[in-house]
Amino acid sequence: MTTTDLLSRLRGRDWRLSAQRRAVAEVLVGDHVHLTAEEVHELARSRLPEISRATVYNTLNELVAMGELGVVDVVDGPRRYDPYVTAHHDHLVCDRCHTIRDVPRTTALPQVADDARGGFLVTGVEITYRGLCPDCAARYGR
Amino acid sequence: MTTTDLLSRLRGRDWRLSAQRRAVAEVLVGDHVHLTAEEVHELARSRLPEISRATVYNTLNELVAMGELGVVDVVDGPRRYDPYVTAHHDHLVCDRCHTIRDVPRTTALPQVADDARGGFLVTGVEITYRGLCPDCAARYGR
DNA sequence: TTTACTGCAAACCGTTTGCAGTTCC
DNA sequence: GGAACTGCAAACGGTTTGCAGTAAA
Repeated sequence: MTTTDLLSRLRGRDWRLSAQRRAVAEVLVGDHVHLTAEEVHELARSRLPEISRATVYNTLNELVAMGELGVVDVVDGPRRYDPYVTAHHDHLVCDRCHTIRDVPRTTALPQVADDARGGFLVTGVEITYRGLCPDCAARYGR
Repeated sequence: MTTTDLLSRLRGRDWRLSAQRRAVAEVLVGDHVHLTAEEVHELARSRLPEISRATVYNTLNELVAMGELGVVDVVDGPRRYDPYVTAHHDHLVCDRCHTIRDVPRTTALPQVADDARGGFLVTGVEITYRGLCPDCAARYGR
């Protein structure tokens, strides 16, 4: 996702583009991934010192509602945001240090058994792989 | 999971078995699934009126740490607990009303691509299917 | 008898909200 | 000019914690 991509998509949605919202959007396009709201706030403040926490939360919530930003709720602690919504990918989570790594989806798409679906309309699948990151595996795993 | 199963497993771990812990364990074995801590507290109170919220939280956290209870963090709002840890199953989540339904895992086990694993030790996989439950699909879906 | 567990209440943390003032279009 | 956005600060909801008292082994 590039800034241009995101900002032009947002303009196309007639979203009022303020300095604050631009700052948040710009933070999201770096190589930062899986930031917390607090981290987004801090980074946005380095561009626009007076931006408030409430505005950051408002903006993040709007981006999520628009489908321009994903939420990752796989670990304890504050919610994390995933700007990489354009390509399908899954998450690899370290159960010890809570690191999250994106992985491309190459596996066959899992399916719900017909007889278990029971009228549910399935529109998406999330896959979370759990385990230990290299560092934690070296220290504690086998 | 039957009461006997759970309680005997807990006794085997030399876990001090108090009336409060027994009440929580008994709540978890009903046909209730995906309860919140608050719901567990309420149900436990009908068995043991003086049980406190703190004790419920303590007990739930201990059971999770022991691996006797799962956490389901797929929706907003309070954390939900999943007592059905003995059999592998996945979750079907309604994005509108946040209903969660268990589904048996019949699909082929997803795999992380070798070249994306990068030293990560993968010990488990969670699959969350998202969509609309029958009621919400009838009302809002197509 | 000793150690671990319980209840209470206050603290905590991440997030949301009400409102007066400001800014974008 | 008017609707929409912002900042502040207080409120909120879920969860955790400190501590004095109680109960299991």
